Amino acid sequence: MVDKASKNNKVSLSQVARAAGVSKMTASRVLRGEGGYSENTRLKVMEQVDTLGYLPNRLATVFAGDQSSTFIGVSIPDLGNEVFAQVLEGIDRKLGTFGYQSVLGLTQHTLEEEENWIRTVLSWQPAGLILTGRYHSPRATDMLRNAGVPVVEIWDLNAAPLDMSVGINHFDSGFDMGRYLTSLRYKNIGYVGTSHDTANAATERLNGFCKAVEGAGGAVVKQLCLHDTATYYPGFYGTEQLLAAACDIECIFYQNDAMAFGGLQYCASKGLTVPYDIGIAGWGDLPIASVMNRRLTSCHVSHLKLGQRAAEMMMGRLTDEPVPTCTDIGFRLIPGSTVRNSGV
Amino acid sequence: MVDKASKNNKVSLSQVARAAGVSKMTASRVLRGEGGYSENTRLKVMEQVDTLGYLPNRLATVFAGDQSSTFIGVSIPDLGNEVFAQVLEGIDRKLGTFGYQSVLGLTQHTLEEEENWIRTVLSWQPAGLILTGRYHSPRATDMLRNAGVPVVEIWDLNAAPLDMSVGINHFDSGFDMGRYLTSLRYKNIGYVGTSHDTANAATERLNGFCKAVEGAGGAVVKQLCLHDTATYYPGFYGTEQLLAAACDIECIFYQNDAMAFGGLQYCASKGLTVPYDIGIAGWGDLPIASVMNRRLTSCHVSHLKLGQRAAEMMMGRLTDEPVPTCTDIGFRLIPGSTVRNSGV
DNA sequence: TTGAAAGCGATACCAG
DNA sequence: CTGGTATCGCTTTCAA
Repeated sequence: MVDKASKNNKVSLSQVARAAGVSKMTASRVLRGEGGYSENTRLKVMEQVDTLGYLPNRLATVFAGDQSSTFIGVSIPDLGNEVFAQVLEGIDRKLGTFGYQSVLGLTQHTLEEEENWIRTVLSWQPAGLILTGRYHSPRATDMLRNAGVPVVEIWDLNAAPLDMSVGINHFDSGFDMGRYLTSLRYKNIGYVGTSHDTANAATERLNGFCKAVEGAGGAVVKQLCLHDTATYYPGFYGTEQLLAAACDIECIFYQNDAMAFGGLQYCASKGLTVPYDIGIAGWGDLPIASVMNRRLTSCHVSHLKLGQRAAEMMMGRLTDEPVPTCTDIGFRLIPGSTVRNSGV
Repeated sequence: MVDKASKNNKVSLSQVARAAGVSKMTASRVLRGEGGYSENTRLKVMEQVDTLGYLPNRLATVFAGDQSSTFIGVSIPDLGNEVFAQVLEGIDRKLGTFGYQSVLGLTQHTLEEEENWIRTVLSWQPAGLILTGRYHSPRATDMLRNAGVPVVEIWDLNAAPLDMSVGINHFDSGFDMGRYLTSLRYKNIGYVGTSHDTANAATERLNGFCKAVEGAGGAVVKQLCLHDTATYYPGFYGTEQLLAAACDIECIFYQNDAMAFGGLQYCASKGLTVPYDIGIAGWGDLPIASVMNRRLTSCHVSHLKLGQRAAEMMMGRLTDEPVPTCTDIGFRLIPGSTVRNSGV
């Protein structure tokens, strides 16, 4: 009872070994099923494991050997956005099947938060890192390079990733939407989104969108970037603000489906008929779309699959399989019925 | 270059110390700002920390001392359910302000997954655990007791928690909804939810609901428990199944808002007018409700706050502050307009 | 103000 | 088949 293993009251391997009347090493071998012991010995050890309720201390294992931990640091901007929750779900489920765990970091869309989190999480010797976005602070980039662990950058496809990248080309997806809307002869188009300190995927979508619209002779007459979260209600009041500021708008492109849905509800509340009075287009294709009587014009991305793929690439790298540097998950424009159709 | 610290190429404290011309101990003291060194020494050490890009190995710190890690294991059933994503967001954000990290575990609503995850995560010497739900496998319970780390059970309020508990009384919230609906003279009521192997909060809500309805002379004529996820589309087709099986149903209570919203859309698609032809009630009060033109009858819970509170209780315990064993976050019935009003 | 030595819990390596 | 010893990176303790 009064043993040297007193600092924390946890049962250690040597206690198990002593109780079983064998050496630490023998107990260790049994625990790892590495072979090289008699059945009788195995029984004695396992019996003590049970009675003492021994749980291995993996910290010590990592610390001792050159094997790495089963932690994967995962940075996500925020979980209020369903899209990222799905990505995380894909990541964690897949990692779980390999016996790995996500160490979460919610960076709130700031590079500074990300940098601090990277510093901390690296100090825990993770096996790898999965980061949302391709932009990192210079110091973060330094740390990532020096850390010598695999890094998967997700969400934005990054042609020149730190290590590996999986996602979609957001510029292109915005561009396609711009081209689609202008093909329906929309000229005066508005945008409602949120603003962040740093460049991000939504910004790239907007850039691609503007380029397509302007290239087709249309105009993004008003861009509203709210200082708020990209969810339903900001979509609602953002639409109000946008329409108050520019009443000749024929169609609105939103940062995501949640905001678009808020816009849809605003229009309904004001008696504006979609798509006759105004067109509405979102992005991301949320699950809620599956039950709507009217299909929201949007852009589909397999968020869950994106997360799973990121985890697979990470695990592939960790097991020395050949892994592609870049994986494009792809997107699919959903014409929907919240913009006028080509026949009109 | 060819140094003993070769196993992994990471820079160690002793390398920093040697480069700075001091002993490990002195460098360690500087790094921790513990005092007991000259300004000159501090400068020399910090300079080497910068040039070498030293990152401390916290694994070794935890391992060496009796201080614990900054990991908090957090088990969540699934993130497809927005409600849990919000809870997790509350937890992780709050933990982050204290310099702690969540180690995630998605248990998919099974006790077996939870048990395996608990075993793994405990082996990483977390500072504490936050678990969703009050039910755990016997072995999980054993491990939790022996681990000697704080445990917060969330979601279900647990009057006799393993350690601490924060959540709401789901039975009561179901009961209140049952009483509310029967007070509107609904008699034949249906339920649509999903089934799980183990008892959970949704089951308790249903139990409370049935008790209230039956106590008021009504009847839960049909309970549909789908083998599916508790999201929009199962709410949609579940409603179809329910109404096909029991056409005299006047009102449906759903496991959550997402399913209720799916039901709402099903009714709309069939030309059923809510609440005249049928009443619809959800649970959880999702953000999407904030923009709906019609308020969904539901039950509001501050999911984010629940998560934050769980993290605060954990941190309180870790800093030896007095912490209440149980915290009831409370709920609020939302009458809404998807059931007939008392005047009708 | 500084440093040397012991030790945390496990594994690798080498002897028996 | 089994066990001793060194070791990982850091902190605690004790001495100088």
